[in-house]
Amino acid sequence: MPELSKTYDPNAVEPKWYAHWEQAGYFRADAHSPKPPFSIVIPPPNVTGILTLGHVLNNTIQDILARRARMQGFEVLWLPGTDHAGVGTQTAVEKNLRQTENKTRHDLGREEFLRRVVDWTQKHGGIIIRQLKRLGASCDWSRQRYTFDDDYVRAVENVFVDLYRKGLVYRGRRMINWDPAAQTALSDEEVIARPQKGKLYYVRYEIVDEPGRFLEVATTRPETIMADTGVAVHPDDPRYRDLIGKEVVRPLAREKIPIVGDAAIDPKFGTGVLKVTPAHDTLDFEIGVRHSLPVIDVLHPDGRINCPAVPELDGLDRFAAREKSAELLARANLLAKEEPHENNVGFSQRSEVPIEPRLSEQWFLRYPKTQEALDVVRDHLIRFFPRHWEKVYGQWLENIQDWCISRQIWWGHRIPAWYRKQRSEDGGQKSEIYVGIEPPADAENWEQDPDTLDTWFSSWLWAYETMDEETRRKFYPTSVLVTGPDIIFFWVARMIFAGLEFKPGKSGRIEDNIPFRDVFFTGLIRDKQGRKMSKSLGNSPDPLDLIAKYGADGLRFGLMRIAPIGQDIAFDEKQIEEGRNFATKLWNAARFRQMHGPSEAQPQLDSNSLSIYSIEVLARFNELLVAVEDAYREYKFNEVAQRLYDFFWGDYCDWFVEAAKTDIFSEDAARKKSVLGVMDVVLSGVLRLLHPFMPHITEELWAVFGFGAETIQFQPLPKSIEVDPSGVQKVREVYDVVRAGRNLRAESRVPSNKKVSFVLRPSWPINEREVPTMSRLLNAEELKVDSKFQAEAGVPVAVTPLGELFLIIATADKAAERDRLDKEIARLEGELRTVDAKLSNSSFVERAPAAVVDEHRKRKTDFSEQLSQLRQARAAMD
RNA sequence: GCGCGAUUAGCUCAGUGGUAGAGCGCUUGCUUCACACGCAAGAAGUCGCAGGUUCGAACCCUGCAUCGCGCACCA
Repeated sequence: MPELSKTYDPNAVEPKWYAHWEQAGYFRADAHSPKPPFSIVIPPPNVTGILTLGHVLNNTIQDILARRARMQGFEVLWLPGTDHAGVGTQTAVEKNLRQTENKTRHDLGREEFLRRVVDWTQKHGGIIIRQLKRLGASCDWSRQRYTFDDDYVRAVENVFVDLYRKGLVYRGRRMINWDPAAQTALSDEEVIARPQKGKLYYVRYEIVDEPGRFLEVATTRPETIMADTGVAVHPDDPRYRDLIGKEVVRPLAREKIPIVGDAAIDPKFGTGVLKVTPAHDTLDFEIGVRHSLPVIDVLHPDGRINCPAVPELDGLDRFAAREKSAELLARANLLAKEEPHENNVGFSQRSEVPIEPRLSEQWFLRYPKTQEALDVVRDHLIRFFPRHWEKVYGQWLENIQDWCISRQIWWGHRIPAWYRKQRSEDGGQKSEIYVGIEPPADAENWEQDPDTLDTWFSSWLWAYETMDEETRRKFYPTSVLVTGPDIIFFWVARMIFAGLEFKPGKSGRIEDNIPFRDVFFTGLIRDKQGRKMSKSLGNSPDPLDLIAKYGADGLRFGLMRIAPIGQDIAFDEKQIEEGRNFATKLWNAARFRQMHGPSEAQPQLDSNSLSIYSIEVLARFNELLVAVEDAYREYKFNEVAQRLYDFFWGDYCDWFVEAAKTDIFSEDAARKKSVLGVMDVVLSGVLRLLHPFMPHITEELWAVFGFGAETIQFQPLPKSIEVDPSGVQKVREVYDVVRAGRNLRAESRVPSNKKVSFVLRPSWPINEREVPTMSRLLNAEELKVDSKFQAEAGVPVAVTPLGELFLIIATADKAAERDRLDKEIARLEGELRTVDAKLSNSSFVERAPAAVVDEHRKRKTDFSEQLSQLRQARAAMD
């Protein structure tokens, strides 16, 4: 058996084992296995992404579930892969192009640009995969997929065509969210509202029939006045009712425009008059439709003003134009006033610029199976953890709008639609459309749609398009999805639609076609100040640095111990340090065991020869197993980690091992053998319980100890060990004596390195056999048991379950001891009063559960007894 | 405006009706033959506020406050 080195070096141990596992093929999923299936698909990270703490959290959880399932005898598929991340990747390449060659994608042309993107993904792709491996992720890498794999691309196109034929995908001219920076349409979900401090401009529109009379209009966007094609008031507003049907003069690009009455107007906002700009506002567009107002677009796609009629504004950026138009209006005496105003502005999630509502021709999806999607979650065919996300999901579904799926970017799945080339000038939107995987037969007369599909339009198939037929039969629906709540709409909900609509399961039944049975939503990792992790703040530590410092196991364990279900996590490196410390503790405890001889490969226990300490630690171990099992059932990983930590560090190391040293160092070979056997049983069990959290160190120690088979990965989880519970109470009494004695020592200011003597005056006969252990735990020179002991006044004393414990020191400080006793007596008197009050409350005695009442009675007896003993000791001092 | 979550020790958080807990930090003492990434002891909390239910509330109910998130509105 190899000697363990004095310190644990994760950086040497971890990569070694990972390479071994991969090479041995332990992570491969067998679709023909007779074992029951357990499957997870990874939320695919961006192909060019790098590992963040969010990934660490998310993938550690998946790895824990996968590894535990393997130990429970499941055939496990953890299916990895990456996402092409349309807008993100294209933006990165464009930025690089600008910096290195000072070119735009248009300079290169579509074909060349796409070649560059592929180069980029090949150069930067795979980094995150290597990082996941360093973390210990037990994915089946032989099945690694990419949303741009040929067959995956084909599947996405097929789905588009299929939905088009069903009439669910359609092309339409509608208001969409336009990102002027990325120059593409976005879905509603990609727009985030942010409060912005701005101004409300009160602009005067002159009434045509009544020169000199003006209507005041409050607007935040004077730069779009040129696109006004009407003004609107509430039809019942007495101030303006008489004006409906008349006209006003648009103050910029002067024209006559009508005054209309529309119930959507809030008379209380501003002046109660709205300028109607159908091209640049959703509500205005609707009003425009109701009143047949024309649409005038005054914005270029990049956000600059497009209005040659007003040369001062034409070509200006929209924000500069806002200032400028206010200036123009003021100069013409058409600006009544400006007020500071805060409103919510929609920002593009990706490019961080305000979006423009814009009328545009795009592809849309009418979501399929929305009612079923609601039902499967409401009826818990799919279970959400934590549950409260069900409500968020339900709310979204009830207000669901069609999904704008086309993007004006090049990097993505090209939309499989063709338009017949226009020969004549009749042009317009009425051109003929062909939708299909293959180009139309007379391809030369057709042009393919230049747009690509929203990345999520490929991700929504991820749960099953990553699997072939045979894999799907075994592993679909997947067991659990682990993801962040920030993509509940983007991804989780849409995967549910896809599963229900395309029915990839082995039968047509709903339960065979949902994409997953459980969804576990992780929390978000924030920094110590509670801020989101972000590149710009520089508050996001590099997980690889953390791994280098603390080991992958330390990082995993440290993070899991502080990740409560459904709560955001305030990250603090200290917590990772604790994870590392725990790994070291495990290592040293193992080293200690190893110093006393080889372990049995299959440790056996002789239940007749167990010491009471062994019984106690085994009883605690049994409690641990139950607690861990319960916590897993609810996905409470922090609780599993905490329980393992408490048991191992506290119950096992601090108490059991210290107590066991009496037997380990004794001459009695049988007792030594018995206690070492218990250590082996507990260590082997703890290693297996910890393996999902700390795969590397547990595998290393498993090998060192030579427990069972070659790898720990497929070992069954430990089972509880039956023990005679009577030993447990005895040990708790012994430990209480020890705690009391240690406390006496410290209170009496005896330095830790000084040996002292104790005398125990037992309340009843005690088992002499436990004296050496008590003495050891007290770090005592001697522990005498003397039922006739008469203490001198002033000798420090504590009342314990086994009797009075005296601390024998040369010169006891009488005054200090008197104070100490007084304080202790006062404390006990308080406790006793509380218990007494309860027990004299007849309602309590009659209505509380019997066990609770009994507990109070027992405490009363104990307190009274302790009090009388302490009072005696105190009296002896006067 | 609607909904969701949070509020417990200096910090980060456990704690679903019966004696307020852990880790870190802090104080004190220790290089005691596995571990100083350690051992032992200790101080520290009106459980956000106000009502209510109950024999009994950190926990259940109602309202309020503060912080965060989502949705809607946003001229």
